Amino acid sequence: MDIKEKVGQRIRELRRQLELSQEALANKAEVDRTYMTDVENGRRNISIEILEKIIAALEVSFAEFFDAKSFKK
Amino acid sequence: MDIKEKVGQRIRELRRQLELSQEALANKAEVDRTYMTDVENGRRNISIEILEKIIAALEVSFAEFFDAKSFKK
DNA sequence: AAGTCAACGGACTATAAGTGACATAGCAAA
DNA sequence: TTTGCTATGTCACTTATAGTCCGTTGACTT
Repeated sequence: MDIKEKVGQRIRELRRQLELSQEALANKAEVDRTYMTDVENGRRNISIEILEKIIAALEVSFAEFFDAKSFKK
Repeated sequence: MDIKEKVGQRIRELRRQLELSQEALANKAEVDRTYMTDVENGRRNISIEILEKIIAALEVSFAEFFDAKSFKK
């Protein structure tokens, strides 16, 4: 699984924990709904600034976001 | 400090631990030498795939890269 | 002097960001 | 059944910018 897919899955995981729809999270992060779909499905090579907005909307830190099994060696 | 600067500083910190020049790290990560300068100085909104290459060249995982004080809440 | 390293600039190409239109599926009334 | 609402997915496209490649400069070292 490539990094885009790993990031997408982690976003989906955390979004579901918050019980938000893609659209609700997209609005919170100030990105387009269809863009959020693409990101979750690993189709976007997201930049660090956009990722920052999404991570903030997920209410975690970068450290917490990447503190998941798939991001460890 | 914005996220681009934090990433740049973390890259610089880890690069120095490996005692690599910017150019040596750039070559190892297969990115442009001038791009590496910009990234370290917080002037580039880096994509996740390029960041992945740099992190790999730094011989750490994503989790380790972001396990630093500046990336925690 | 000659080499190494980091920073910076301009011009260029590749690709990410952002959006609109439409499709699909589930689910709940009427 | 059909109507309507919610949620998600996909395609095609333009605009903005990520990333490369050429070069120069200044500080420091041998």
